[in-house]
Amino acid sequence: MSGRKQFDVTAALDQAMRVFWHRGYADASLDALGSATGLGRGSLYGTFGNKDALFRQCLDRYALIYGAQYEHALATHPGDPVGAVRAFFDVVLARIADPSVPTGCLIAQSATQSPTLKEENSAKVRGLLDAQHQRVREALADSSADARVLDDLAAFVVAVNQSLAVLSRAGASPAQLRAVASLACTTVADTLTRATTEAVSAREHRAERRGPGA
Amino acid sequence: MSGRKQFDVTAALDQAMRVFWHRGYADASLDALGSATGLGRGSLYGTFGNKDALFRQCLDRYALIYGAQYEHALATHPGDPVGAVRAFFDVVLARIADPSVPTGCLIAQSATQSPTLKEENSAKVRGLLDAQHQRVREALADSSADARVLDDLAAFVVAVNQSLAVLSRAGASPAQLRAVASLACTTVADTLTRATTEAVSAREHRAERRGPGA
DNA sequence: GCCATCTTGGACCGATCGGTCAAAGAATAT
DNA sequence: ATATTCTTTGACCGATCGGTCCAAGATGGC
Repeated sequence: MSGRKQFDVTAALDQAMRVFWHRGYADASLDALGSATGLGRGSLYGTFGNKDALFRQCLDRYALIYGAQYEHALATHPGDPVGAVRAFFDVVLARIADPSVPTGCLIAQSATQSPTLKEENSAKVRGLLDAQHQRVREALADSSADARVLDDLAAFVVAVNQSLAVLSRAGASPAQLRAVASLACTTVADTLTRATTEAVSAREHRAERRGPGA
Repeated sequence: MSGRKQFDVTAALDQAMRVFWHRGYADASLDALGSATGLGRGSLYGTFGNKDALFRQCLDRYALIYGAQYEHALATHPGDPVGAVRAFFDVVLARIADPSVPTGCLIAQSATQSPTLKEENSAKVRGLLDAQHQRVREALADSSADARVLDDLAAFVVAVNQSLAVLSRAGASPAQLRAVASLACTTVADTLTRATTEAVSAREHRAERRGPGA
């Protein structure tokens, strides 16, 4: 009984996203997706396509929502990479503590199952992780450290973020997760200051060899 | 046609373990487990019980094999916590680079799916993560830092270990994983020296207040 | 008012899921 | 030699999987 759509597409997408998020791709049955969204198979297929297409759209929506949150957190501390990273971790810690949403992270969930996903889907997961890396990398961009060091640091931050998702799924306490994130922040701070002083001393070393006052 | 078992039980368990490891609990069908082990359903059920019981025995076997490797790596650097942690990460990096075994980590895989597992199984996953934490914690035990700091550091090392598993599943390069592990090692080193000097200065401070030569 | 278009819910499909069972054969005990 | 116990194979079970299809109903264009 219809003619025009009877439901909010993005709201349905949000619900489907949570199902994939909570159960993983394999365990997310069409029945579960249907009852979570309140939609029958006809509406589901007519709107989103098949299960894979729906999954991909859920990944996109997830990246849209939480990517924006990450981006905002990183941007609120211009010129302060450590503060930016701390705010970054605060986003994921807050989400994990939020009972209205599944624990963990849809990207981590999907990355873990990546080898069993269709290539198209695992490629998208890879792309989202790359985007995450890029985000963090840019927040570290104005540091005076080597590009290599900043790349590694960004990868490290992304990795710890994933680890928080995994451990929270296993029931780790918020205090434990906070401790892990906090240590990761000190890693960023120490590595950055170390790389900076090294760069400075190297500059000074070159200046000395060229002679003072140049 | 039999009377006595026609196969090596632990060899079959190894194969089943790899199936759970590669596909995850939900995606590991009895057909896949059967063809991987070369066993029919009768042998599978007669030897291991149902899918859950087999899964639990695979978790145990995984913990036995790689727990021993972790333990050995940590033990080869007595009195050198940082070296121990570096050896610890070398174990997981070597395993990830080993093509004869699935990428990632069965514990990380299972932890991610923990909320959808039967309580008995997710409890075992939690226990194995605790055991891992305990292992690392003991390798850090003889440091002069606060127990709280060492607890947090151990949790941090376990977390980074999990993150390596997740990222490797998503296709991260060995170089990237090595960089992440390396940064985590510096965190352990820095945190340990910082905590030690702090403890020393606090001791000295107390000594000063009591007066010199006490 | 009528027709074309679209949406919806549910019946239905073959395939696969985890699990059970019985027939048949091989080893052991007596 | 016979009986008992055990293992293995493969057929089989009901349930559920992802996916398709269609009748019924609602909408918008004309």
